[in-house]
Amino acid sequence: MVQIANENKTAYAILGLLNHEPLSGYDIRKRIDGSIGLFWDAGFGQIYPALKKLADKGLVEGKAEKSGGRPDKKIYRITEKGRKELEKWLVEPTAKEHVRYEILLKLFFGSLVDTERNIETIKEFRARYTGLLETLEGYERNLRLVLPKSQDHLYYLLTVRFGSHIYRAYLNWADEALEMLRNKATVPGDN
Amino acid sequence: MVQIANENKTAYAILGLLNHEPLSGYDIRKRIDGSIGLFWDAGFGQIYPALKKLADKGLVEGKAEKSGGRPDKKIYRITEKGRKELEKWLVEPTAKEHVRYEILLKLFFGSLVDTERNIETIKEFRARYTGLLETLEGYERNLRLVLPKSQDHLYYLLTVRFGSHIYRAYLNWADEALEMLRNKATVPGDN
DNA sequence: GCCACCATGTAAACAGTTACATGATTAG
DNA sequence: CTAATCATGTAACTGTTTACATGGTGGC
Repeated sequence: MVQIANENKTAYAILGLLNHEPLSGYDIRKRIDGSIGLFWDAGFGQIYPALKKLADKGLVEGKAEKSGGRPDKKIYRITEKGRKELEKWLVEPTAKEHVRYEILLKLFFGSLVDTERNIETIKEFRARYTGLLETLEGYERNLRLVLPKSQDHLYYLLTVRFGSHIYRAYLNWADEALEMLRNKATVPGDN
Repeated sequence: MVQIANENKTAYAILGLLNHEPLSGYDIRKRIDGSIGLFWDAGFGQIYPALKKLADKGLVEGKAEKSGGRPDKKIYRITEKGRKELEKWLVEPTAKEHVRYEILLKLFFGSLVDTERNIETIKEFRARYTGLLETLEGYERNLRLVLPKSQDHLYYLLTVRFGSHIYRAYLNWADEALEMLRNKATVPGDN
């Protein structure tokens, strides 16, 4: 056996962002927040060590940049070797989806708590995604405005549309679930 | 500061399953596969150590059971203390959803590869969830049959309905995405 | 004066996956 | 005879989160 390849997907996410433009670790966090964070989040505790490793492997290069007043930035740019590595990963087979919904875990055991409590839990979920969907739709409107001028954003739009579909499904499920629980609550002789 | 509570959610998942019926580690894996695995998966490497820890804390009790021929089973049952702990967790605030979609990560950087390759990736995704949705709908039909007799399964149904909504959203997104990429591919002067 | 934001990083703890070890039974 | 399933567990590794450490700038 040669080596069980170090398949750090978050490192590829960073590599992909750097392929578009040079960024500091701090900038990367902000970019993630406004784009891939929807389906692939990462904190500073992952980003800084990942950048260091990528630099060690020669996939990115970091340059310290003095900026009067503000703390110095370390701007990273992708290397030719990094681009090759990124392209190699992009055509490799894709891992299955990983999801973790604590709300469903609690709801699955919902018979142990008050129906009212479960209804509240779903209402909160519903409220949160109502707001998130609005934010997403703002992104989408902006993207559609620039799309005819540059098709660069087509793949970004694809992922935003994914979010839109999913969030709507969340809201539809929540409405349905609330109705099911309310009907249950009104059945006489029921706890 | 007293102690940053050990909030192992997977342990609560196990506790919840044991609250319904005594199970061995192996049985737990199977139960997860057919119920909460949809939104909270766990392998043997998590289950066995978790059971040990739960037993150390007195939240579950394990009893070895001889079974002629087959390997001995260790059946765990929840204790009163465990039930209390489970109920405590159920009313605590719920953590946000965690998702990881490698397919979207790759698609986000999709301009770096052939449009055809991206179309293939989405088609595979689509095919997988077409099958998974059918399986889920089988579960749902069975659940609806027993529901009028016992409302026990209402919360199970709630989580299955969640899966149904989400998987349908996946398929709708996939169809839309495929159309977007095919339209793009036919635009002249486009790569 | 205080809080938010800019900016980088390390260390410890926790969570999760994969591989290994062992071995019997049953269905094809 | 071979593969799948039954059954439990450990060890090593990878990935992620959270806390800590440090310190300047700008707005209210």
